[in-house]
Amino acid sequence: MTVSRVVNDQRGVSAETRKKIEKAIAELDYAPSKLASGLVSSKSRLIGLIVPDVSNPFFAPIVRGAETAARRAGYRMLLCNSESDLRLEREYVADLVGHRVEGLLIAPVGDRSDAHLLKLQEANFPLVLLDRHVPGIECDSVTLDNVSGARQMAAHLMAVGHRSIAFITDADDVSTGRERREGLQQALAEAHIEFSESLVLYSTTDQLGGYRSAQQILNMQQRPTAIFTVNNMVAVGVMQAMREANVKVPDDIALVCFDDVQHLAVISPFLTVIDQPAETMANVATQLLLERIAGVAGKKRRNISFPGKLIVRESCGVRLLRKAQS
Amino acid sequence: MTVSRVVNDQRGVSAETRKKIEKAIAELDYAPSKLASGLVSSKSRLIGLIVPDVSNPFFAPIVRGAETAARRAGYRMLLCNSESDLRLEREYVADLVGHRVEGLLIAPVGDRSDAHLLKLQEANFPLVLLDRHVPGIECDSVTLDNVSGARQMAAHLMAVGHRSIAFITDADDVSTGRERREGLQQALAEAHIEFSESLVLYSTTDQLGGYRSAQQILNMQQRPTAIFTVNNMVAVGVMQAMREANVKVPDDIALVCFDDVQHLAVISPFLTVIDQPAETMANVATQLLLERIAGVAGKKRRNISFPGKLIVRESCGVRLLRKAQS
DNA sequence: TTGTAAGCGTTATCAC
DNA sequence: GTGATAACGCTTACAA
Repeated sequence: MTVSRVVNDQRGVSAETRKKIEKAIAELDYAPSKLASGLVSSKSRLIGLIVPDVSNPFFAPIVRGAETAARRAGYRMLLCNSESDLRLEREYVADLVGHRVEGLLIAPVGDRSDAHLLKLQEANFPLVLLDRHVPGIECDSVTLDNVSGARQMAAHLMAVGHRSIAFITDADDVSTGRERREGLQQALAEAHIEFSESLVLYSTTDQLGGYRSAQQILNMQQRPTAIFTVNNMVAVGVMQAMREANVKVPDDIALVCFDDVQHLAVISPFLTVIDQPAETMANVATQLLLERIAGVAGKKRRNISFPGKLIVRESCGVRLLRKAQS
Repeated sequence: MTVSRVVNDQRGVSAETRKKIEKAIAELDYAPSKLASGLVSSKSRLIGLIVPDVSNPFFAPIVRGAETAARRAGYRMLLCNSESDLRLEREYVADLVGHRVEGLLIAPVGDRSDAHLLKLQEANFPLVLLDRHVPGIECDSVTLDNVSGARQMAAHLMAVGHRSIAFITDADDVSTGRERREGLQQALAEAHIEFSESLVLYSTTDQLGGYRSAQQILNMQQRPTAIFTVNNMVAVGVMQAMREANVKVPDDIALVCFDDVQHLAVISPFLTVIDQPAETMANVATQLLLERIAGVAGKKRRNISFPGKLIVRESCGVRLLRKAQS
């Protein structure tokens, strides 16, 4: 018991005893078991983070931001890669609960994540949604203002002269995809350009999905003059297909997307993008979660939305326009 | 007790009782506590992973590879970002032990990580070194054959006509830096070119470090014709400095580095690099760790070394040479 | 200031 | 086939 007091820096131990105990601790390399202390206190000092893919340049900073914020608060992070697989995600959620994480930060696979998240919500389990909303799940969230981001981007494309814009996105059950498409449609409507459903391509949001979709676009009768992809890796896939088909970006077709990749931009300031403050978003989301865990958050759900930032570079074809004008 | 048997799929429970219990489990959303079971069994089903920076494009796939392998074996991963900070790393190690992780996978900050790793080793704690060796720590490891990788790269640079090669690396207490420098020196020696200590720049191995070192190089009386950096982010920093100084790569100076970034290469096949199979390395390292944990590994330490792969693109100036020759 | 007792939620062991 | 008992290593409450 006295050892416990020393370990937890509680008072009521004589300086002498404390010294003796500290010496023994050092000699024995004694490390108090968080399993045991967690068991009695119901505090594991663990939070869970589930993302579709850590190695994606958008999610990697998310992981970093979350881990840093958690550490500062004395929490460790259990990291899970859902691989955009609903079943895997469900297993992760169940297992994290088994490990008694005190809260969960999740960039869910999509709308159908509601099944497992609903249980948590009903149990009043501390939960924060990151990057994506899930209909029916009413909890704290940190996301991008996707509608306005996409609107901005689409408006830019049109300002540069594009009238026919293809959009490559998720199956329609991911909020980011839906919202970004909504932004595109709004911009189109404002410019009195008809929105054509045939220019929306649904695919997996990875490189392969972008690659395949690009091939479809290349085979279209009426080829669009610009491609707008829902995220970075899809754009990479598009780029790959274009290169193979010897179609030049932006000379032959423009390409823009969501998510900036900083180091990429330094090597080659090429892609015109909507940049998301990923690390900051994760930081904030973790703060929200920690407040929920601490019970200082109140009943109301908090939905924080960050503005996206349009970064104009080469791939949208703005240079071509300028050249043509001069 | 009977519940425990059902949960753990043990026999000795009648079909009827089993059904009843399963029903109750479903109704109550009962999830057995791994804290409690871990306490009694001394198996937390947790492993720790410490890397300098998850968001670095070399380490992100490492995290992914390790997490995937761990999950397949029924383990969860506690992820820690040491930020190349020795003190932080020490805290992480201590804390992970407190959480009773069953093993630790670590890309250590450097040689001075020996202090905290030695304790683990003495306690016979399952430990696998990733990417970097630590003198005095005799445990399983998975690394790149840095000497031969760097030798290959340097040989290539010389084949392309470079005689004066600057090398930007860590402070001399990180094995990767030392080994890569050794490779460079070997290649130089083979080509009977004198190695000049003044062309080795020590810096932090991040973008800022590369940026600053590049500025130093630009100010040299005798400017080298090529820069070889110890990793990707340093190269990015160099690129940034060059761009600002309006020095063209590779026309005015060549630039090569360790670590490929796949998606970057698709957008812009520019950097000549030594590619490391990061995800595979992490996968293998995790296997080694799991074997140690399972106690099926034997006494002998296993040091697995992967060959690096030279990928020749633009930044080394090979095209310039060809053009000059034709 | 120190120490004793009980209990956190599991599982190993043994009794029924 | 089922359940009682003890123990894992801590902390809370209380006693000395």
